[in-house]
Amino acid sequence: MEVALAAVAGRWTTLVLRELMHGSASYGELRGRLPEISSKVLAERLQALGERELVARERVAGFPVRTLYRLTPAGEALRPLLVELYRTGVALSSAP
Amino acid sequence: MEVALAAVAGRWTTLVLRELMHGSASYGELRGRLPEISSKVLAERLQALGERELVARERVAGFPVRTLYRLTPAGEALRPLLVELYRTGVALSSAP
DNA sequence: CGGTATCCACGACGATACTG
DNA sequence: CAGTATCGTCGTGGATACCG
Repeated sequence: MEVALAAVAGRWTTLVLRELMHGSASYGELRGRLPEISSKVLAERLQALGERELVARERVAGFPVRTLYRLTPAGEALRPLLVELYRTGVALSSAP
Repeated sequence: MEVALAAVAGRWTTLVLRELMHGSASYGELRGRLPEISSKVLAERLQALGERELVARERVAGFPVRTLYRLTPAGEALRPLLVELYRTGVALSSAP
């Protein structure tokens, strides 16, 4: 449980993962969809997710240069957990 | 998602909940089963879970006095999430 | 565009000691 | 037994500025 919790813990982590569940996205796209996250924290999250091999990076040449982030198969394995987090969050919010 | 994450976040929280999933337990029993947690942190966790109404307290008169903690229905609603956390943790640990 | 580098503030955790 | 009180440390997140 600690392993899974560590994978999704930290502010913004679940939201970043949620965006990537929709498909690959660039750094700038992620910033656009999560306007409140600072560049530092977004970079930290992407790096942490990269080190755990939950997210992969792909540099796209051209001008301007873009960097696409997408989920790895291990990252996809988190989908049911995120769904359950959402489901449980709704249940807790509506019950009280 | 943030709501559900907040409910289970924090060191020891999932382990405390896991113990209570087995059934009600007293403060001392919890300390016995989680020897590394400090009295302060255990008290904090139980108080936080109590405030969210995920756990209920019951004082049992007699000598010595005992205090039983048990999950509320809202706390029981977390069970599938803990199961999913465990399942995902195993998946992440065995994949790499 | 896609990041790093610094610095600061805050809260969580933990050890220890004490109480009703 | 079941906590509360106090204190120190450290990690995290955020603001700001800067770079290839």
